[in-house]
Amino acid sequence: MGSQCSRCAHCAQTEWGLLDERQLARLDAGRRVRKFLPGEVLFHEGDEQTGIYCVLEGLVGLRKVDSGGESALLRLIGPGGTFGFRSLLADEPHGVSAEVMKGTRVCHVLPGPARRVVAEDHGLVMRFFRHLARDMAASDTRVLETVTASCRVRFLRLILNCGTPVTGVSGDARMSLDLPLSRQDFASMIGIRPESMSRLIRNIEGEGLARFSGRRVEILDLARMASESESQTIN
Amino acid sequence: MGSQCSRCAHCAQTEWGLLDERQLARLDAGRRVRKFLPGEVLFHEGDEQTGIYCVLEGLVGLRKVDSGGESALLRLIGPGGTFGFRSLLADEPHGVSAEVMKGTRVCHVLPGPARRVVAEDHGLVMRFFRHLARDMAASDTRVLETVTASCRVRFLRLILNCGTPVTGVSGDARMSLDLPLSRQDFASMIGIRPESMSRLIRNIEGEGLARFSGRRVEILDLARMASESESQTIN
DNA sequence: CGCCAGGTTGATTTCGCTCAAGCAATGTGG
DNA sequence: CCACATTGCTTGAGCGAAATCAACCTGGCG
Repeated sequence: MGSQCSRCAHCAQTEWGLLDERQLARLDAGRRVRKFLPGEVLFHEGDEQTGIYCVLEGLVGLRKVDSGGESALLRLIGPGGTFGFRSLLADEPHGVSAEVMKGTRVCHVLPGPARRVVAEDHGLVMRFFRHLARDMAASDTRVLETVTASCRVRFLRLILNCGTPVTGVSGDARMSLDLPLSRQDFASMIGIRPESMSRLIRNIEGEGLARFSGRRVEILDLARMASESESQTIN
Repeated sequence: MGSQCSRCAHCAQTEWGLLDERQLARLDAGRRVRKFLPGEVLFHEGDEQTGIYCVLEGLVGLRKVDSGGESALLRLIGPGGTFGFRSLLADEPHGVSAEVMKGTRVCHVLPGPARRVVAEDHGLVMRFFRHLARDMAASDTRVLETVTASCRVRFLRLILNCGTPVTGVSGDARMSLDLPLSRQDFASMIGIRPESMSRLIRNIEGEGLARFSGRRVEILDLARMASESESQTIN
């Protein structure tokens, strides 16, 4: 494993990407590459800041739990994505917990070094700000969507957003994707019960929109899915 | 009207609060105090950045509309609050629209000057970052709450959060608050229809929890409201 | 005065939850 | 290697919360 950030393929596409040699060297000194298995938790809601994480491989989910034990999966972070910076930069405890959805390798920058590098680089903070701003926009959209759209529409949108738009064999609007999420996790991403998820999937398959086998989703009628997920009965 | 930011009572409690003389002077040169009437819109979703706003007096609501014309009121900003910085600092179009809920005076810092002052003050950016981080936490909470809690619970929480915790005459758990929102706006804050809002209010009054007259809310049984809004049937 | 937007009320429907059972895959201990 | 628990998923029946549809007030305003 390359022990220098400057040689890391993912690093370039993260917020660290534009750092100079000297700063990268300081980062190198304060980070660890760590491996996790599905179900492991990197930090819990309420924990003090633990540093900044970059996902090298795998998938991490950010979850929030309410007082009654119900939870929702708020965001997913794949390779090249960063998280943990919000509580670090704002100097607050973690607002969500981070759990591993799929065998994962992360680069973990410890709080001290992270803070030190951040403290002297204005541009770096701006890049993290932009990241947070995008997350915020997504969150706003989600609030809106949760109160206006049916769970069917929310589910269709979720699938379409997660899917790498792999064009089908002949351009006949077909694509498939592999999601490392259990049905339960799907359910908690759109805020419904697992039973409802099950029925929803059955309906969608029944109408020939898509096929679900295990964690593989094959989209059969992309056009119809897109149109159904887009607008709702504007008259 | 005091024409210097340094003499503005609200400024001290905003992110600008810690700026030095020179920077405040530059701000002064690039800002305008503006007045708006209820219903007026400061900017629309999708507009390019228009600068940073500080509310001096009144109330501003941030709203987001979906493709079907449905909307939700996402945040309220009262005196001393700032907004508009997200799109400015992230260099993106506004993600929400800002509408006036109540006769309002705002201090409007134009984009150019705002960017210039921000560009050279690391601490200022950090303070805006923290602001955004808190908004994000609130938004996460709201997503969770929307999918887990009933509309009744959400409404009770909304009232309790908006209410300035004015202790009652004899500490007998009584307080009242004056919200400059129409029933419709209430409804769109918790994501329900106006009809449902109406019934909800009737129930709550029927149970002696609170009284609603016009835009004034008098809380009669604070203890019961708090307990009902807190937890849901944890067994 | 009539108009109109905001609010209330009632009747009905629908979507998603709850409760309960069954089933397949996986693991565990004897 | 088999009996057994466990866990994730599916299915059904019934219920309930909130939406929808449709009137009908009310107060403000031209």
